[in-house]
Amino acid sequence: MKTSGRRWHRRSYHHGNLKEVLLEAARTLIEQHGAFGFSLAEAARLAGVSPAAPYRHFRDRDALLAEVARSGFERFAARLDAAWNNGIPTPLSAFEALGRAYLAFAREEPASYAVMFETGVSEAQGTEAIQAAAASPAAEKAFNVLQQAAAALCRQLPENERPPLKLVAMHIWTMSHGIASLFIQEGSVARKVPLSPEEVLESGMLIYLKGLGVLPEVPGEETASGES
Amino acid sequence: MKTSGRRWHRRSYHHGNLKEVLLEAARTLIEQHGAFGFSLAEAARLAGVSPAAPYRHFRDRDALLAEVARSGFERFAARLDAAWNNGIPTPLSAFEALGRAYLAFAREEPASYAVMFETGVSEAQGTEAIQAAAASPAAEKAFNVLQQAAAALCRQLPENERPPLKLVAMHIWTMSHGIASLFIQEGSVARKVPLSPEEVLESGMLIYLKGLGVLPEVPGEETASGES
DNA sequence: TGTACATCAGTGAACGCGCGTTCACTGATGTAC
DNA sequence: TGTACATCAGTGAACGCGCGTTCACTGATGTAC
Repeated sequence: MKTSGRRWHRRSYHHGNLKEVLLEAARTLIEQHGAFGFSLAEAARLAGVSPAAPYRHFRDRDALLAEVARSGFERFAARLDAAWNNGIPTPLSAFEALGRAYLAFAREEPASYAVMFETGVSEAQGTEAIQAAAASPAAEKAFNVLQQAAAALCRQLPENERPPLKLVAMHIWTMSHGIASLFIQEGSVARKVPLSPEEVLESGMLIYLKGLGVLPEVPGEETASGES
Repeated sequence: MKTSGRRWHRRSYHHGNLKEVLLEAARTLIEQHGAFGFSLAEAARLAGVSPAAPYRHFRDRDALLAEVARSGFERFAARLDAAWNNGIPTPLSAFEALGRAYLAFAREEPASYAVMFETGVSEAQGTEAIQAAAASPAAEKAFNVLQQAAAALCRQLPENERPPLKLVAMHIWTMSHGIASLFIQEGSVARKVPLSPEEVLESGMLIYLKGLGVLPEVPGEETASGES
């Protein structure tokens, strides 16, 4: 079983795509042992190579972690972008899809999400490389999608009522991140409130948008137009 | 200097209050090296005792970390409770104070906050003790303050328009936590948006409350009633 | 007030462990002729 | 098509290190008489 799994030398060289396999191993370990209970040696073991092998692909432990963050931001940005889809068909429906995509990423890649956003505490904790990843173009792109969405929503407002774009984008990000961060670690919070993260986010966003003055249709339209 | 600092044998015994000193040392180290770059040996060194000394006060490393979380929740709850002050003088002003207290705690005790809420990733990461702390009475009490505040705000709504209390409490918590979590680690986010966490939280909450239907006064009252 | 004893906080030396990283190496792959 | 060589991914043994934890101990404090 184990050996057959290692038999598919997918690519050209010895192991194949060790780099990707190591990143995947790191994510798995981080899910199990937390973002900093991760060890390079264990990742190598999980990938079925010697403890020295990772050094062919990453300068050191920190570089691997940084790549987990960087590549995570890339998939994150791509996913948010696809969900937003330029606000098609409508800004509102696209916005909902965006929120769901945000939570889906955090749920499906909790290890990536944790390394990307919960680096521990402050900056100067030796993981400068990760901090660099958080300032990478990919991270920028992800935030830009949120900002685009905020812009599209604000465009529905008369010009003199529009709050600063960045502020609205931050509100959106803040709420999404708060829910992702609190709910993804299944423990305490999920036990307190019998609601899915998606329900909390969507209801919160509806209230927020109503407060913003977006949301032309009256909430409760669905009950007004019939049950199914 | 160092020695004079160690001279004030505050209490009765040998060292004095080693337990508290160790917790403080742990918080300091966590601020510097991240929530899991913390080591029991280093904490002992910082407290000026032998590496075996901590075992007189904590079963093991994990127990110390759990106590950082537990005592953190206690101060957190006390602080939120004091700020909310039973909704006096008005629910709205008390609510603002509550939000500021939330952010103040995260800013002043980033290590505690990180251990309390950013335990890494999922539950089963060996830190069951910390997870237990998150379910402690103190943690419960903190959440209850938020729920009280949510209740007081909702009471201003006609009964048939009130969303579920727990949902509103979650929205509030979610936004506060999102901002605390994103802003407290000074790096990436603070650079993107030139706003203080307090400004983001307060503006976000105002929009949310407006959407809820609370907020009788029109926003912008301050500009209407003069400048100073 | 004084002595004998129990308690208990902190010592310091020691342990085994897994980690990050290095090194000279090996053997497969790709390339030039 | 075949040979010679450079490249490069992975090996395996070794290193020094700091950690968590244990142990028998010491010496100060509190308590009973």
